[in-house]
Amino acid sequence: MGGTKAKGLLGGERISEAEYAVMEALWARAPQSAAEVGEAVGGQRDWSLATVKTLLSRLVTKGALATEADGRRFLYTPLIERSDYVGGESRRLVDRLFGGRAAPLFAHLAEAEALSAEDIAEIESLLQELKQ
Amino acid sequence: MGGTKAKGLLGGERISEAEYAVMEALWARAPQSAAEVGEAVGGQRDWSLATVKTLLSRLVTKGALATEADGRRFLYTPLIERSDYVGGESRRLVDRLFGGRAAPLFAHLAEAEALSAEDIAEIESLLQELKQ
DNA sequence: CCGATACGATTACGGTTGTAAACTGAACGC
DNA sequence: GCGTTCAGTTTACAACCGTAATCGTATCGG
Repeated sequence: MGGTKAKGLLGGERISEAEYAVMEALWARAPQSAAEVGEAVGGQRDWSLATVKTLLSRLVTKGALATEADGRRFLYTPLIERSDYVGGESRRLVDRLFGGRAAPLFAHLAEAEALSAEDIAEIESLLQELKQ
Repeated sequence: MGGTKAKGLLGGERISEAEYAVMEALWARAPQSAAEVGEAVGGQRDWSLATVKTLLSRLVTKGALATEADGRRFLYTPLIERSDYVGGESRRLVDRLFGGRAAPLFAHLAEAEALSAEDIAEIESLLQELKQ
């Protein structure tokens, strides 16, 4: 296989949407304690701390987070990179809905006016790079 | 009320992945009977006809399919457009993972080498159109 | 007419998800 | 020392999902 260092997520384990919110907090800053994560996601979702703890545990079980003891509590750190997760999800969507090709997705976004002028400029310069 | 023509999917109902496979069959050709849909998806998934029927029923309940009696059986027709579904899912992904901006998604796909030369050419020409 | 079929509807059942309360053990204050 | 507090662990529980078997009934072949 690739040999390039295994990256978390044992088996076909997937990260659910609620779990993803927790990962976001930890990708933004790590390590963090459960309470800190609760603080961090508090703005977006209205969860009790118990809920956050459940999600953290599940993520540890899934191999998405590592724990490091800090006195009587744990500090959590992501074991998978945000870019890996994001890349995987993107690929899944492209595969499922667009036959694996990115162009139709792009066309869709364009058609739905989901592209700002800024996006267009940015993509254009990316294209330039790719062509070299 | 809105008046702007409701388009299927009552409430926040979402189409699951298995259900989506059924929708695909019906987007490809409609209307179709349960048996026909079973035939159609048979290639991809190894489902029993019972499973297909369950999925069809759930989709009807969710307001994603309409039924039309044909003798003693039903013919199913999509109530939501594929492009609406696809657009919605794409938007959800872009919102969730890329802060609503398409450029980072594009950058990701590019970086992950998910773009073929063909894709690039296609996107380039789309960009040209957009710019005028 | 009557049994074999073909359909949709009902029921099933284990797994995951969202959401959280209850439990348990360690540490800290007094 | 001893109760309070705080942290993680266990248990809960309904909804949704994947996957299907079973049930009830209308129809078709003979």
